[in-house]
Amino acid sequence: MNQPAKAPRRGRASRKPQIVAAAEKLIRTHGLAHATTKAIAAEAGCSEGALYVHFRGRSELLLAVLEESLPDMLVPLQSLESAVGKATPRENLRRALMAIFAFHQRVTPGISALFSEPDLLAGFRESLVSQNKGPHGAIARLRKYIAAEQKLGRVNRSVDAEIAATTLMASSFFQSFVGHLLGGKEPFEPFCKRLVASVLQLNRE
Amino acid sequence: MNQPAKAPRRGRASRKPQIVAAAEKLIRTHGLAHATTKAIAAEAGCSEGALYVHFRGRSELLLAVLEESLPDMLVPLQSLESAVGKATPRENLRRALMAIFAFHQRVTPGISALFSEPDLLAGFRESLVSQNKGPHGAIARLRKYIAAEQKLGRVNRSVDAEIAATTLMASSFFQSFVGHLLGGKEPFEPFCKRLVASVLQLNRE
Amino acid sequence: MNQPAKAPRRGRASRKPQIVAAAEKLIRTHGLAHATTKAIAAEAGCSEGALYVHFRGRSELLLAVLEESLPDMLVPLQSLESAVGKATPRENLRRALMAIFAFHQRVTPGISALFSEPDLLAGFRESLVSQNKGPHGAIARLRKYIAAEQKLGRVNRSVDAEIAATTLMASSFFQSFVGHLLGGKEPFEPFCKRLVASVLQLNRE
Amino acid sequence: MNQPAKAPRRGRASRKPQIVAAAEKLIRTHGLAHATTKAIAAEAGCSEGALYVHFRGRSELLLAVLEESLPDMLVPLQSLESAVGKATPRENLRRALMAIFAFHQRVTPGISALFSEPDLLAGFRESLVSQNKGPHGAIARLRKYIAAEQKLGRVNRSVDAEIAATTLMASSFFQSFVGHLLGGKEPFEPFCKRLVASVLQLNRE
DNA sequence: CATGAATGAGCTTTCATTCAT
DNA sequence: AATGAATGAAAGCTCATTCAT
Repeated sequence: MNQPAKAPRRGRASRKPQIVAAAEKLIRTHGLAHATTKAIAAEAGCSEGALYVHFRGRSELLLAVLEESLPDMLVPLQSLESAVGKATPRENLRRALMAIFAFHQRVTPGISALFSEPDLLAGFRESLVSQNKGPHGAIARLRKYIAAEQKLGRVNRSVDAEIAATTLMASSFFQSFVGHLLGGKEPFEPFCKRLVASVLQLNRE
Repeated sequence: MNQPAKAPRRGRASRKPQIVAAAEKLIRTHGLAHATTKAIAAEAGCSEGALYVHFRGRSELLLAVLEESLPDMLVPLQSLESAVGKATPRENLRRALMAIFAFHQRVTPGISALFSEPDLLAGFRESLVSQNKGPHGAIARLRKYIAAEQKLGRVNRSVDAEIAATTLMASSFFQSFVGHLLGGKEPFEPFCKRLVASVLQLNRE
Repeated sequence: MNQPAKAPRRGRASRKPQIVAAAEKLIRTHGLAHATTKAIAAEAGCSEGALYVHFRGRSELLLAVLEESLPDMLVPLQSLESAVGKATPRENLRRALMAIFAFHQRVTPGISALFSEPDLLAGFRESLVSQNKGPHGAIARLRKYIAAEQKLGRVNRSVDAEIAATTLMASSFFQSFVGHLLGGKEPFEPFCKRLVASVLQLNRE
Repeated sequence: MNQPAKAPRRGRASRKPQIVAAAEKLIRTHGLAHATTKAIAAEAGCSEGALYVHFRGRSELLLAVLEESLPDMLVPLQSLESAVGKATPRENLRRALMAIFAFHQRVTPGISALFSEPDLLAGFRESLVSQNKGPHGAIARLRKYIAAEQKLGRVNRSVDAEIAATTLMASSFFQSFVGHLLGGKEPFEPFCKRLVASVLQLNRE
């Protein structure tokens, strides 16, 4: 009944996932520029030619890697919707922001590296736009949550929800970027707490 | 009268400045990966070999380019110091933030691209650290300004100056990064105004 | 019948032998310094990249060439073993020495040139040592032959077999080296005869 | 009175000797291929351009270095002439051979390396021939010494002086070459003694 | 589907040499 | 005489991609 199917696959399983995983690992550990077809094939344990069975070329493969890591972002934010009115806004936003930061930590180097190859960047941009997967979605979710809590009176009505949401995202990304850039390993949690408090315009403890 | 002439200079005139300028332009317009020695030499109007007269190799040249663009950042923030108590905090911060954003717009692609070549990234990090030129300096300046205005009572004492300063920087960088990533050309000014207002915890107009 | 076919070989046929042959020819005819990757590829009728399919780099290729020419040396000396007691020591040694000289004539330029690149020299030395393939093996064979004939009384017992063997090798190499150096084309045969006679301490004819 | 003169030199002393010394050192320590104009200039403490003031090009400079080291060879052999009849032939030849070996030790790497660059080799050959400075001169001296001692009855008349002389030279060169090739550091003295004894057809001690 | 060989364009770098000062 | 800058050719090597098997 529930044959996986999709393609009438007979015989061996496809190596596509291994290849993508290998490329992802290389980008993360050695940088985009060193994620060459040769290195990817070696890491995946196959021949270079095998890459071209599954992808039209290096760009397509790399874009597949980047796109694959993006969907995860909205998942942890879905819980925000159902969290309206529960626990406290501080706690809810703190949790959300920690998830966002974890995501940023993971994707920052790969996405930043795209700036070295405008062609890849353009391809990535296109796939972001066509699938509506930029940061705006996440920001919108944060904004909606804050606005909802404002309606419930649990967040100060004078807060600019749009700005607050953007600020949260921006701060997470900035901390991640600077951390990767300078090699710092400071924990995000303390900063996160103070940031949420500030954004909600709570007086300092 | 006092001709500059550091040394009595023998031999030919140096093309170092042209080379650096050419590299900077290429990184900005075509991406780090396409800033090849060949392309740089062509853009500078000299032979490839000439690059190695002035730099030990491609990396050193590229790092020189990146470092050269950094000192400019703190310059526009120096006026903040003397602005304490004058005009309005809103206006002062808005101006500062516009300058920061202009800076971010310029350096974001180059610095982001470093993530594709960990060796370059490491070299850049080292020069940042050894010259104390990371974003922390700028954030500190913003924080000091806000704190000073708080002492004068012109900014709400309940504002967390540290978080506020970081938030401003982060938002500027994030807008710049996302702008470059998505190719958006939205003006920063309106966002900047709302952001400053929020950070200063002014009610919405 | 029994096709060699080590492995069921997939993909294209290998050009490794052509490449090695081309390199060998170039070293012999134009000198090690002119045996560039470009020249080797041209001589072999393939692209430069093809060299790197079979060798890690130029050094490895050149070492492979040099190593390949060495094993031949001991072959003609094997007949010495079975020649003990047959024909005459003079004739047996003359034959052996002519073979040694032919070998020296062939390898002298290539091995000598190694002194221009210490890295190559070190690599070659290592392969000589690890495979026990230096001149000592040949000298030992000569010494054993002479000693065996001494036991049979066919060679004067007062001859220092060790020195005699070394002297034969040394003279062959020296004649070869000087010949290549000065471009002389004198035949080795007459010298060879007188040398063997002397070494065996026969009075002059 | 004893102005060095030669050229009407005014002012600074010429750097030619320093340059030659620098090149010689580099050839000896790093190999001919690494004796580049840049390296020589650095070692000599002058600019690359300065080399071309004193030499027409790299080849001329390198040949000057090699030629400079050759005349030394015959010097220690001159004493052989006056040694006829004095001390013992064994001792006289031993001394001469030790001097020859010291010479070979010094020049072997440089001369051998010439085989990597046929042009240099040709130039060197020409200067050897035109100045009559090959190994034949030294061999002739040895031969004459042996022949003279034979006339005095101090060396067995049955010895082939020509072969004996060549054999001594060849053995010295061979030991030097193999030593450099294999990196061995065995002392030459013991071998030298046995060799001389053998050549003079003395029974083993 | 998968391979290993091969490719040709391109890379960074070094070379010996020349030239303006 | 000497310099430091510049050069053009060539070096060794790697790239993404194609192809025969």
